[in-house]
Amino acid sequence: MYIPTINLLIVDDHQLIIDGLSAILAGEPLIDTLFTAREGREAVNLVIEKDIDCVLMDINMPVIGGYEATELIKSKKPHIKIIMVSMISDASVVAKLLKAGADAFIIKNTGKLELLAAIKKVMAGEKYVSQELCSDLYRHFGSARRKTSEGPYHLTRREIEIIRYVAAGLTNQEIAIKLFLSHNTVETHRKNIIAKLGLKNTASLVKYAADNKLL
Amino acid sequence: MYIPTINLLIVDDHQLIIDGLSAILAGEPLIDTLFTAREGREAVNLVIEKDIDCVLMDINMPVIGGYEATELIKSKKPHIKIIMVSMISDASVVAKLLKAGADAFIIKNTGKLELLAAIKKVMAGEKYVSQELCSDLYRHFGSARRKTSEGPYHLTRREIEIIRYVAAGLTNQEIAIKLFLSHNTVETHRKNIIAKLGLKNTASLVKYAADNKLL
DNA sequence: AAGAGGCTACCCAGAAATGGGTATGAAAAA
DNA sequence: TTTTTCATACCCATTTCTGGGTAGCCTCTT
Repeated sequence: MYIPTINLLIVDDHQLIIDGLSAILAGEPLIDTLFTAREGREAVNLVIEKDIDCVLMDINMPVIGGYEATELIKSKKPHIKIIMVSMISDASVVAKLLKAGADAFIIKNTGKLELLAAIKKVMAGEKYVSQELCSDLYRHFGSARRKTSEGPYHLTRREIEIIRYVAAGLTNQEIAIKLFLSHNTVETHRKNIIAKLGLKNTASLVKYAADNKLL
Repeated sequence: MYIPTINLLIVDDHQLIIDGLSAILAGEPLIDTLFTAREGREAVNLVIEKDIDCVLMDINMPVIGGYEATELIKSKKPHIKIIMVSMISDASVVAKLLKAGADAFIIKNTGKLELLAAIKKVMAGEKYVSQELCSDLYRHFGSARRKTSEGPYHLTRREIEIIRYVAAGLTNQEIAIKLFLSHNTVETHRKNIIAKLGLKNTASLVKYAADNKLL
C-alpha cells in the first residue's frame, strides 16, 4: 500500500509521553510534521487550524477527555484518523471510543513497531486494535446477541453523566437541579445503573466508576 | 558538579514508555549504556548482574511493583540511584517510596529537561521531587505540627480500613458486623473521615479514596 | 502524671438512598 | 413498520446516611 508522509498530532497531558512519542517518531520517514497538544480542547483547535492527517490521542486528559475530543474532531474533520493510546486495557472504554469514531486503539504496552504499523493501517483506511484488547472486546460485545450469560456492561451517556455527578458528591436532588430534571429521574438513572452493573449501592457505584476510568 | 557517564536502567511494563524514554535519552552524552526491564523482578536481576548506576522506575508494575523493587535494589546495591516515574501525583505514595529508598520522584508530566536534571541531581547525591508533588507532600506531612490552617490529611489505619469496606459497598451495619463493632462506631469513623477530609458524603469519600489510591 | 490521639459507643432528628414497582414519548435499530 | 432502547417521571415503604452532639478507655509521648 502507498502511504504519503503525514502530519501527526500527539495529544497527551504528560509532557514526558509527548517527548517520548516525539522521539520515537521524529526519525521516521513516514512522518512529515509533528504537532503536540496537552489537552483535548487544544487538540481540537489544532486540527482545525493545521493540516493534520492523524492524531495520536491519550484517553485520560483534563478539561475535555479523549472521548469528547475524538467526537469533536471526527465531526469537524472526518477524514482525520484517530489512534487512541491508553495505559488501560479496558474493553468498555475501547468500545466507547471506537463508537466515537476512533480508528485504532493501542495500549502503551506496545512497541515502536506496532505503533508505526497502526499508523500505517489507519492511514490506509483500516482499523487497528491491539491484540491484548481483542479478547476483552469479545467478552463485552460478543454476548450482545445471546442474552444468557451476563449482559453487556453498557452505560448510556446520560448514565455516565449521572455517575460523574454522584461521584462528585451531589445528592439526587442537587443533580436534578443541575440537569433540569426531576429528582425521580435521577433516582431512576442511579437505580438502573446499579442494577445493570450488578452493584449494591452508591459507594460501590463510585468505586466501579473509578476503577473503570469513568470519572 | 562533575558527572561521569552513567549506565541507566529503565523499568516499565509498557513497551511504548520504554521506547519513548530510550529515544529521549539515547542521544544524551550523559548516558553510557541503556538497559531495560519490563517488571521489578527482571530489574532486580539486572542490577545484580550489570554495572548500573541509576534506575528509572515506574511504580505500577505487575509481579513486583516499584516499591518492592526499590527496596530490594537498595538493600543489595545501596549506591544505585533510583528515580521513580509515575503517572500519578499522589503524595502518600511518594512518601512511601522515598521511605523505601527512592532518590527522586518525577511525574510523567515533566519534560525531557527536568528528567535529565533529575538524573544529574541524584547522581550528584541529591534528592529530587517534582514541583507538582511538593505542595501535596507538604499538605500530607508538613502540617503535622501546627493545627491552625487546615488539618493534616492524615487517616488512621482504622479509618482506611473503614473506607475500603465503604467503597466495597457495605453498609455501616455490615461493616460493623465484619469488624465486630457497633454500627455507631462505624458511623463515627465515617463521619470523622468525611469531616477531616472536607468531603460531603459517602460518594465523594469513595471518589477521594479512589483518587488517592487508598483502595 | 498529664495530655493527645485513636478507637470505641451512644443519642437523635431530618435528609437521602434503596428497592420494589409503573408509565410515556422519542429516537434508534431491526 | 415494529421493536427496542433511552430518557423522562412518579409512588411507596423501608433502610441508611447525615450532622449535631457526648463520652469512656487505652496507649503513647511528654
